[in-house]
Amino acid sequence: MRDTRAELLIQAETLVRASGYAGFSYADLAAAVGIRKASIHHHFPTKSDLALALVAAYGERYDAALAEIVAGSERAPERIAAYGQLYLGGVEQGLGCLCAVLAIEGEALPETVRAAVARFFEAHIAWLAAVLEEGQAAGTVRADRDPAVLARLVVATLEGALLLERLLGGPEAFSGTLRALVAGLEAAAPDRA
Amino acid sequence: MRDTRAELLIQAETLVRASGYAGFSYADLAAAVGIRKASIHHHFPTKSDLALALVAAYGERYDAALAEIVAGSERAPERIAAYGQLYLGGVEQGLGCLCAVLAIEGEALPETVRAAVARFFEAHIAWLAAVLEEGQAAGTVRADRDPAVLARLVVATLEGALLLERLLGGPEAFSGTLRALVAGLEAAAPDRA
DNA sequence: CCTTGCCAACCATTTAGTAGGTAGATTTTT
DNA sequence: AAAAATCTACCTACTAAATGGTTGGCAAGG
Repeated sequence: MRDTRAELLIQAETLVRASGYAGFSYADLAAAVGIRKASIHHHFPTKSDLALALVAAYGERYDAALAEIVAGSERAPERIAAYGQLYLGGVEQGLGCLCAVLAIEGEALPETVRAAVARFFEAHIAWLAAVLEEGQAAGTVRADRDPAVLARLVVATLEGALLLERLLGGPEAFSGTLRALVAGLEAAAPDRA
Repeated sequence: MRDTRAELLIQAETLVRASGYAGFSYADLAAAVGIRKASIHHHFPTKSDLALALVAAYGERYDAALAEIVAGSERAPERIAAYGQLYLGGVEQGLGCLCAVLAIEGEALPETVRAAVARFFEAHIAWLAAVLEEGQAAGTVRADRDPAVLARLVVATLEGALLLERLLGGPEAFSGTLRALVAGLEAAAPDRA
């Protein structure tokens, strides 16, 4: 029933993550899905409707992944590492983070979309801050920094690493950055080479 | 003499950094500079010519800034902090890094532009790796990590923080991330709250 | 029978880019 | 030094293609 709509979301997400919001057109999307341009408007009247639905779906997928991480690991550093792994797929497929792509288009974006993107990042920061705070209490995360600051550092590093290594170094370089990031967060990091 | 051309570069850079490469048009640029659309083609025949010139000018400005940092500070952590400060202007003005904006548009970009952007990042990574290696030798930077990996971590974190805090937390949040980043690079970080 | 999903055909606007020309400076030739 | 040729920077006016979006209709299915 919702088959076409779902397919539209999938293909549109790929297009946006590959070329940006302004960089893809309804014509491109129609071609990708094998449907006529006018039919897209039936499902998503305007382009910002589509963008909004895209961010919502993306956010939900991440929410599910975060819940799985909490269920699947105990120690905070492990959880952060698992969180970082979520970005890896993008590097492998040569696709940016949907919300990073949208965020960077800033000015040109409908206000509602910008707000949704902001909420996406805020949710991640809040989740990470909670994980890190727990880790500090358990003694697995260095306790000399505000967990909220560390949470922002984590999101920034991973978003930046995706941006960078998608273009430059590929999955291996990304994984190297992720390892260094997690190592820097752990309590009592070894100091000798 | 080169006044118009320079003005075109300035305004075009602002437009791209605010809205992306696909997100601005020659019409926008013409309006910003106060010239007719056709006259832009006189200076930059195609849009990718313009993009290429943009990246070149941006890269040169950064090169100059990097040289100044080397001249103006001795210790590696200070140099990294000064490097991070270069990104701050973008957060304050609500503009992304030119090369991050271009990098994210990936697929949709002319190949020549993509290559120039890649070179931009590679140059920064190389510069940072050299600074960090020197710092390790001098004992100011933690020596348990490959300087090349740390260099990538630095660029990723700063690009990501610019992306994020331009949208979310503003200059203060960016500075917080920068402080945490530099602190994590320093040798013998204090472990107690 | 009327909603859902899709379509062809259309629309106004915008896109990057072109054609051709003009006014003023600079250079080259006489 | 005067005249001729060339160059620079800009213009108006245009084009073909693409943009997001609309209209009205048609077929299938509850």
